[in-house]
Amino acid sequence: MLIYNSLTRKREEFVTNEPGKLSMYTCGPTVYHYAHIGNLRSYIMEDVLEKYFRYSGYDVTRVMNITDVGHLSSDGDTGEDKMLKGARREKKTVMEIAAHYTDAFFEDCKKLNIKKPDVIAPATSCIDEFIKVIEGLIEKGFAYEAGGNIYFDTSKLAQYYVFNDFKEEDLEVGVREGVEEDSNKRNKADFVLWFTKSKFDDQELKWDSPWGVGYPGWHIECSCISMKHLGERLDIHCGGIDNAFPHHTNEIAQSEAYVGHKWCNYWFHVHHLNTNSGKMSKSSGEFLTVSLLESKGYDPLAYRLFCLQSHYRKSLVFSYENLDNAVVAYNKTVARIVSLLEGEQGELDAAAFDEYKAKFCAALDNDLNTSLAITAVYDVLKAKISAATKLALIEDFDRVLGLDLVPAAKKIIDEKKAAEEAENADPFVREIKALIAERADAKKNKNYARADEIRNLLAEKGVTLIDTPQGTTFKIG
RNA sequence: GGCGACAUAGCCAAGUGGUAAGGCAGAGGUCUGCAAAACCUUUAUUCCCCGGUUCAAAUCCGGGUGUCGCCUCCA
Repeated sequence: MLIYNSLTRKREEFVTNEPGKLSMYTCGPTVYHYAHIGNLRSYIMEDVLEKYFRYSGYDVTRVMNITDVGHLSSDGDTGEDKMLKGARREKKTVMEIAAHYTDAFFEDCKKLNIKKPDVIAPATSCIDEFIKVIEGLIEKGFAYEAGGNIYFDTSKLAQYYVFNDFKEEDLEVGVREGVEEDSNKRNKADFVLWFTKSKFDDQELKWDSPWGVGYPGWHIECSCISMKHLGERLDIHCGGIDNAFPHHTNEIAQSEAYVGHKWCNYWFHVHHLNTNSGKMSKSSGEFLTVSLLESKGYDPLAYRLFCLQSHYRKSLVFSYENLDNAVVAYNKTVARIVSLLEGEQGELDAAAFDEYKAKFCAALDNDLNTSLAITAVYDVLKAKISAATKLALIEDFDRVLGLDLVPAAKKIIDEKKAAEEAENADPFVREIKALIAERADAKKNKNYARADEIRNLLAEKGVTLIDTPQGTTFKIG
């Protein structure tokens, strides 16, 4: 499998440290608010990656952190903890906020068919590990104390900027509003590992440490949680492109300084979901959630298809027009599967199965080309092969795509059956059926005026008639 | 200002040196008394621009332009 590695900025053959085994780490959410569909784009694409690894036979262990402490809205001592800010906004405790939004996050993931990672670790569950690693970094001379806080010294590294060719003097500090420079730092790029001196005295979550009572910096948590559960050598680390710098850059700095060798081989960065006005963000612009889409009648899996039709390394513009496009494509695909299930299945053709499966794999082997993998589904549906073969292929592909295509089709069939049974017990439906019979007679006698009159009468009652070669069916509502 | 990614039809999008997949929308058709649905057919002489390499370039190289992102809140 070829995969683009942000570290080398090239597509590379993917090889794990240990044959057959694969360790995967994902930066999880900061649980101070609902995830928006842009956040979830990353998790959808990472989910497809994970599922494809498993599909390809790897024994995958995937770890995700939950940031419930230490993520400041700014650098140094000037920023407020995002969790605390969330708690204040909703007049709840930090722990209540964390629990609520963690649940909400996994609820959204479930709706989008995003598998739960094997290990989910809240930052607050790993304080001892953070302290241990920070102590190690101080011992090795990579960290220093200043103004009560512990900082990582980026000047001690041969190469700090790994994802971008930044030059320290070209970086603009305070490029954003409200960000002030921390005067305790020895170097511009240094970052905090442990805070003890916070101007926010009401910080709810504090722990004792060798440097005084305080709380951890944001970056240290991912390094520690990853090493705790996946060891000193990680195969692949995932996250949104905006985290490449500084978050992932800092993770590499800490981890490699601590273990003394290369830490993670592949970096998988998902690009942003944008609106017409720029990237979707929690702090500005439109904020679309899964629940909001559902309230507008969208199936979350249609959003999943919307994401899969694009490539993870391209920014994707969200618009309802584009989402509608995905909805139609999704419904049409499911409808085709319904007719496969209802028709003659035939024999499974193993040679054809292998041929189409090879196409599907070739697409995903090429830097996770999900758009082409979706095309492989359409190709199967159009192919001149038995329904049994088509269904087997689609079920097989869906282990990776996670679109629930066959279950959705089966659900439609079940609903159709249940509706039919319920309808037959319903006097309204009996009335409709009587009118349909009358209309059929009218049509036979070429009394189209009466036929249209009946159709209009039913339309007023919210009933749509659909003429088919097998007779007339109807839809209520 | 520095760094990075991207640019293909009305929209989404594949394509990684051999003559432009696929999806949505549109158009035409089949079926219908008409309609809806379904099905079939069709839709880029050209891939942001200008040079270069090559028998051959959307693909490689050089130079522009544009969009988005990052440069201490973000997935």
